[in-house]
Amino acid sequence: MPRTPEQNKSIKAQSRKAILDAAFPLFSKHGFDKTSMATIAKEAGVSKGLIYHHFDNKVDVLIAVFDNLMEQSSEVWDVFGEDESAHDRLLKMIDISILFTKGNPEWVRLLIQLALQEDVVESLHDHISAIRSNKLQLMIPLFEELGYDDPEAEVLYIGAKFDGIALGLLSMKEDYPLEKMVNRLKSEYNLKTQ
Amino acid sequence: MPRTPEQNKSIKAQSRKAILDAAFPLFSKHGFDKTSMATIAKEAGVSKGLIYHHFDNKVDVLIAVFDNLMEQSSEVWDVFGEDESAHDRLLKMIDISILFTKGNPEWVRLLIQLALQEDVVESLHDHISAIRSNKLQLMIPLFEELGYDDPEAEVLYIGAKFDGIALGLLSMKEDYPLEKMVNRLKSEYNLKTQ
Amino acid sequence: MPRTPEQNKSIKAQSRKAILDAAFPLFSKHGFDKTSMATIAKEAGVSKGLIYHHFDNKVDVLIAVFDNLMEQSSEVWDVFGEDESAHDRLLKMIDISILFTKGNPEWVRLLIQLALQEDVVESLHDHISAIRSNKLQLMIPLFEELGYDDPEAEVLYIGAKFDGIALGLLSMKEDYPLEKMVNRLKSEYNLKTQ
Amino acid sequence: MPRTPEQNKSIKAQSRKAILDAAFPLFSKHGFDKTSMATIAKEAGVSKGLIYHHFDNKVDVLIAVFDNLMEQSSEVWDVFGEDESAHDRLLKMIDISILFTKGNPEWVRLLIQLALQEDVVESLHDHISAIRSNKLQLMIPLFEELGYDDPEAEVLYIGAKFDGIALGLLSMKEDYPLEKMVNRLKSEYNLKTQ
DNA sequence: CATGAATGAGAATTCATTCAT
DNA sequence: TATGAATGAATTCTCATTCAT
Repeated sequence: MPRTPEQNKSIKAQSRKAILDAAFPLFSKHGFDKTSMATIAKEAGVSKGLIYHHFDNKVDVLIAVFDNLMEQSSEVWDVFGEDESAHDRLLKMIDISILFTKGNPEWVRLLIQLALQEDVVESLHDHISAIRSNKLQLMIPLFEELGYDDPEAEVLYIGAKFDGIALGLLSMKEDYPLEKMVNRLKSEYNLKTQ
Repeated sequence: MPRTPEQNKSIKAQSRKAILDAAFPLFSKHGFDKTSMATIAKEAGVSKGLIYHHFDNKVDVLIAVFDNLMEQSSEVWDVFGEDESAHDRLLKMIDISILFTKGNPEWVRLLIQLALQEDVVESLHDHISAIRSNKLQLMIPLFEELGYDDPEAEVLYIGAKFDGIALGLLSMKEDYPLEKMVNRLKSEYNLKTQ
Repeated sequence: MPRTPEQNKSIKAQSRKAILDAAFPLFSKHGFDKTSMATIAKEAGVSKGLIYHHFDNKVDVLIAVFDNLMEQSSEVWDVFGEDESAHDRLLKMIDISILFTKGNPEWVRLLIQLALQEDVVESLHDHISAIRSNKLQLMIPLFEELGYDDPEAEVLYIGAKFDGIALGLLSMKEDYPLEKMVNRLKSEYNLKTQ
Repeated sequence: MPRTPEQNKSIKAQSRKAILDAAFPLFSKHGFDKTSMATIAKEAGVSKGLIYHHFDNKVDVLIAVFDNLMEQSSEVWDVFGEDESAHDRLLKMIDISILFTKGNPEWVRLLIQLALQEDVVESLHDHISAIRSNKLQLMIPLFEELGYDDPEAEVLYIGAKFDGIALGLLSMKEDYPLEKMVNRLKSEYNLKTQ
C-alpha cells in the first residue's frame, strides 16, 4: 500500500535533516568549496540525487545549513531571562559568543570568508545581514540600558572586537591567548573576570 | 640577431608585472581557490602557458603577489621618529593602520583571507608570520612605555580591534561608521579625538 | 522509483566493460603514455567523467585491463595432464606459447611494453612478477626432469627465446618466418618438428 | 667583421653536436616522450630556438641521434679483421652485442619500444629497418661460412635470442643472470666460454 | 520519494613549436 | 646564427548537476 502523505512528509523531513546534519560539519571543517556534494551524500547516507530533491543546488544547501544554525543560535541568545541585569546579560553574551567561536571555529571561518567575498550569491548576503541585524536588535537595548550614548555604534564596536578575536583564534589556534583576550575585553566593559 | 639580455629582462619583467597586476585583484576579490589560472591569464592579456613560464604553479603566483605588495607596504610603518612620545606614536599608528585599510581594502581583504586559509602553503605562512612579528616588535615597546602590564597581549588585543574594524569596513563598505569606530578605539586608549 | 541494485550493477558492469574494451587495444597499440583518457572515453563511447566514476586514475584503468586479461589467459597454462612425458609437455608448452603470441599479439605487445616501463606503477610490477613466477613454477620441474643442470636458468633462457621471437613477430608481422623460428627452437631441445 | 662561411659552418656543426650529445643520454635515460625540448636545450647549453634551426621537430632530433649512433656502432662492427675465423667473429659479435646492451640499456629499451609502436613516424621505421638489415648483411656471410643451411633464418634466430636476453636484462636489471645466459648462448654455437 | 550512472564544463599543468628581434 | 618570451593545444582529473528508472 502507498505511504500516507504524513508518512511521506516525515520521511522527507528526516532525510532533509540527515543532509543538513552531514553538510554542516563538512562545510565547517573543509569549507564550502572543498566540500563536494558526493561527500555530503555519502556522509548523510543518501544518494546525490536525493539532495537535489530537497535543494536546488549546492548554495541552497549552504543557505539551509545557515538557517538551521540561525534557528539554533537564536535559541542560544534566548537564554537570558528577562530579570537578569544588563551587566549579567552582557557577560553572558560575551561568554556565549566566545564559546561559539571556540566550538565552531570552522563555521566562523566560513562565515568570515563569505562576508569577505564580493560575489557570494545574493541570497546569502541577505542571510548574513539578517544574522547581523538580529544580533543588533538583541544588543542595542542592552547597551542602551547600560547607558551608552550611541548604542548602535557600540554594538558594532564590540562586534568588531568579537570578530578580531575570532580572527586571531582562527589563525593562531592554540597559540592564541584567548583567555587573556576575553579578560581584557571584559575589563573594558567593567565586567568582573572570574 | 637575438634580443639582448636586457631587452629580454625588460620584456619578461613587463609580462610578469601584467600577471601580478591581474592576479592581485582577482585573488582578493574572489579568493585564491576561486581564481583560476585561465582567468588570470585572460585578465593579464597573456596565455596560460606564459604564467607557467614565470611561475612554477598557482601558489607561486600568490606568493609573488604577496611579496610584491609587502615591498610596497613595508615603508608605511617606518614613519614615526624616535623623539615622539608614546602617546603620539600610538595615535599615529592607529591612524596609519586605519588609513592603510581604507586605502588598500583589497590587500587587507587578501591578507585576511590568506590568514584564514588552512592549507594554502607553508611558505606563505612564513611570510604572514613575518609581517605579524614585524608589527609586534614595533608595538611591544610602545605599550611597555605606556605602562601596560602585559604589552604583548595588549598588542594582540589592539590588533584584534584593528582586524575587527577592517572586517566590518570590508563587509559593510560605505555603510560602516568608520569614523565612530576609530574614535571609540582612541577613547579606549585615552587618546584625544580631534 | 529507483533502479534496483541489480540493474545498476549490470549497467555499471556494461560501461566498465566498454571502457576496458576500448582501453586495451589503445594501450597495446600506442602504449600507456600515448593513450589519453579522452581517447579511451571517445572510443568507449562514454564521457571522460564516467571513467573516473569507475577508476581512480589512468593507472587504475591499466591495472584493470591487466587483470581482465590475466583472467582470460590464465587457463591457457592449465592444459597439460600429469601423465604426459616431460618431452611432450615441453613440446606442448612451446606450441601453446607461440600460439598464444600469435593469437594475442596486442596483449603480448602490451605485456612487453609494460615490462619495459620503469615507473608505471608498483602495483603493476607485482602483477607482472606474479605472471613470471607462475610460469617459472610450472617450467622448472620440467627442465629438472629433462636433466638440465640449472633448470632455473634454463627457464629464463627459453623464456628469452620466446620473448625474442615474440618481438620479431610483433615488429615484422607477416614477414616474420615464424614457422622456421619455432622449428629452430624445437630442434635445440631435440623435439621432433612435425 | 662578419664570420666567414667556414667559421659559420664549424660553429653550426659544433652546436649541432652539442644538441645531439645532450639528447642521446636524455632519450636514453628517460625515454623519448619524457624528454622535453627545454631539457635538451638546457643540457646542451643552447636555446630552444637553436634546436629548431638544426632540426625540424623533436622526432627529427631522435632520428639524428639515431643516425649518429648508427655511425658509431657501425664502427663497432668493423672491429673484426678479415683474417679472423668465423668462429672468432661470432664470439666477438656476441660479446659486443651483449656489451652494448649492458652499456646502453636505456637506448636499447628505446629501440625496442619504438619497434613495438605501431604509429612511430615513417622515417623512424625506415631507420630501424636499416639497422636490422645492416646487421643481417653483416651476419649472413658469417653463418654461411659456419655451414648453416638457412643463414638468413639463423641470423633472425640469434637476433631473437639477443632481443630476448636484452628484454630480460632490462626488466630484471641486476637480478638477471646475464653471465649464465651468455654462456648458454655461446654453448649453443659451440663457442668455448672463457 | 529515491538511486547512482552519466555528463560536460572547467581546473591546473606541460610542452612542442613559433616568432620578434 | 641565436635567443628565450610567448602561444595554444593537449593532458589528467574534479565535480555540480541531470536523468532514466
